[in-house]
Amino acid sequence: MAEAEWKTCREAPPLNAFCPVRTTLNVLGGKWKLLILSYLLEGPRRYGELKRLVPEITEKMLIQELRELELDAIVQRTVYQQVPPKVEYHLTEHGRRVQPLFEALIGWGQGYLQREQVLTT
Amino acid sequence: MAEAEWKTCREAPPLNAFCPVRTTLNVLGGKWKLLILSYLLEGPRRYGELKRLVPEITEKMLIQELRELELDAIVQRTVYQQVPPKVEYHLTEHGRRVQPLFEALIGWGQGYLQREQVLTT
DNA sequence: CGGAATCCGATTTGATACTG
DNA sequence: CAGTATCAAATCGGATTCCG
Repeated sequence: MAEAEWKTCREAPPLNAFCPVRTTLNVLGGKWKLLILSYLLEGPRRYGELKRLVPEITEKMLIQELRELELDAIVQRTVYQQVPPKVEYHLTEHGRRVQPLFEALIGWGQGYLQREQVLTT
Repeated sequence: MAEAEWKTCREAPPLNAFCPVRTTLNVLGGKWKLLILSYLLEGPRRYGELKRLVPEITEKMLIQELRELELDAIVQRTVYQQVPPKVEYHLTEHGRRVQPLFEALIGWGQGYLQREQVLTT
């Protein structure tokens, strides 16, 4: 597919194999993935740290989302062979590239929150 | 809560009422919401148009997600009293403000797709 | 045309207990 | 500490039927 095509591809499936919007949503759209990534952007985190930082998510979902992010080459898992065990998750290059997306996301949330303040006051 | 606090709030619940990341994910994080919004950003769409543009989603989920976006003041529903009926969905001001978020989202997807090309070639 | 209502099976998510 | 295993609950999808 030529570059000009997938750059603007908005077709419905199955013609959307290279639609950037659907691609991003497929990779980052998991229920907890962006929230997990928001913490990994601040630096590498251990499994227990993430569990504490995102208490809404269960252990099962946390490990499941981390595994999927690993398969999609967004995060990398590092095991330190020691007792007690230590495992760290850190972003790959593609993971770090979500930074601008997050800045836009945070900007939108701030604007929305300010409206909420006005409405509920 | 002072502005400086919620701007950077990364606390775990229940201290995160004003976390911009969690706010955005709560409002826009529905399974199909961002995909629906990506089409509404191009202009108002009728119910049937959205159904055709996003064939992955069932009628039930489409109407459900649209209702939630309406409750969160992201989209507005306009009924034209005529036969046959015509209903249009268009973005509110807060809905239109997701544009920068989408540009970042599309940019990330393009970068990720290029890597995929390299890997699968 | 643009929905609403219902039933039902499949998938996803969650709670709890347990392990190397 | 960093997960697994198991079972229950919630959500989602698909089909069908009906309505203004």
